[in-house]
Amino acid sequence: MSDKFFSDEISDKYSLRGRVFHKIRDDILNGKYKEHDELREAAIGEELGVSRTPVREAFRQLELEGLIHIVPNKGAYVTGITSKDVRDIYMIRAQLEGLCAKWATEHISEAQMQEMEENVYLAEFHAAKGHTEQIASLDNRFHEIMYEACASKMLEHSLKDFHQYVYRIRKQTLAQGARSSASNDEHRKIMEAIKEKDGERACELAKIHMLNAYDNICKKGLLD
Amino acid sequence: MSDKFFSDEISDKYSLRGRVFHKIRDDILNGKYKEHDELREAAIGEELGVSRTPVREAFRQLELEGLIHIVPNKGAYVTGITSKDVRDIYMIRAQLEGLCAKWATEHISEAQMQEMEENVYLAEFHAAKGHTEQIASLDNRFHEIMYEACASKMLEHSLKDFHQYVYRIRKQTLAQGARSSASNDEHRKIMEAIKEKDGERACELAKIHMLNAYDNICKKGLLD
DNA sequence: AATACATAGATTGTATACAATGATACAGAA
DNA sequence: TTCTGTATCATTGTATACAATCTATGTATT
Repeated sequence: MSDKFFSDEISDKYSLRGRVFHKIRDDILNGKYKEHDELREAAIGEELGVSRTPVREAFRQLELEGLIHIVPNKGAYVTGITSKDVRDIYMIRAQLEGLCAKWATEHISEAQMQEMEENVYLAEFHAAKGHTEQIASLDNRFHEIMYEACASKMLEHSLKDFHQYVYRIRKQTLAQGARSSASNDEHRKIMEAIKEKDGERACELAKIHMLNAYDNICKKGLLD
Repeated sequence: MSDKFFSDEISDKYSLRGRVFHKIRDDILNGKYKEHDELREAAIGEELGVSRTPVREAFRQLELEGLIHIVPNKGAYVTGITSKDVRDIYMIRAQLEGLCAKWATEHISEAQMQEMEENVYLAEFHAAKGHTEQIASLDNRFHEIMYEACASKMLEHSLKDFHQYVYRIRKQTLAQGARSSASNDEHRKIMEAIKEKDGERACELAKIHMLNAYDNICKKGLLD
């Protein structure tokens, strides 16, 4: 079975092109390549020990993911995310995470429910200790569990795209620490609503969670 | 200005790779290549008079768009859209088109508003005459105008993706004719709400419009 | 000095050649 | 017969070669 619809889920992470693709993506998300940087095929190919061909193919995919944009016959440039983009993404996510939470309520498996509970529990522990690294990782994972639990390849794919898109920003936010406990409280409430099979409440809570997250980013002045 | 974020808007429709990409995409959307068909690089390259290189690059993009999926070392296959996918897409679109209508209310330009009014007016004319071809085209365009009017590259990109994704189905639906006048009435109401700057109402109406469109597809038994 | 043009270098775009992988068919053994 | 291994072929994956395009520099002309 396992209809593999989307490339980043085909997990060809071990083919050459796949590795190149993921490497460049990580380098962009982690800030090695910054906004408006120009990426040269030959240079990157040399760095990774491959020819231009797989690099070019990776570029095409990165472009569709919105991480770079290519000007024909000229070059590939790291895409800038404006503060308006971030705002738009959070508003879009507010809608979609709501839908996702609702569907997750209907389709979540035992194992997923359990992982979600563990996640919330563990996050509280690390929040108390101030372990920012683990908090960030658990926060990410919480949302991914929900994406997977909604049992919709289409929605999962969209949300993962947006989620990743604001990765850079989110990393900074969570490093700030202050919000992490508030955020985790919201996770807990969403989790409980899902567990009690109250789809409408889960939907509402997930929406609010996104709006709060965005407010937090604005307050911290993390956008330009 | 004109930050060109997404490849399909870079309109490199005139480069070789761009032409190949759009050609294959159209062939899939118009049904020349059907679900589960295998696409061979060499064959398509020969058909279009180009080498495998641009074909391969086009494949990578089509994969991320979700129109084909690639099994490493094996081949490229036209993606199947299940009836559940269609349902999911319409539910997602219901959320996003609502948001879009709301934002369009805030940002629509004079020219866009005028084109939208013309669109509704013309569609009524063609609906009366039973011109299915023009109706389909105007229906498409109505939504695109709204996507452009919302002034959000992120949302526009997402919605265009989904919109295109159900193109095959929509074509059949509209060919049925019956719903076209009901659908256009809904367009008119959305248009009026936008014109009167009533964002909330536009949002609500756009959502309902999607749900009705989906109901219609189900009733007609167009899904498997 | 300022502008237009020409030329050289760098970079991307495309085609081709070769390597690696997977599918198929057939032969032989259990 | 059925299973297994091998050889062959078709197809994809990657590297390289060549063509086209853009950028920059320098020169000539006004």
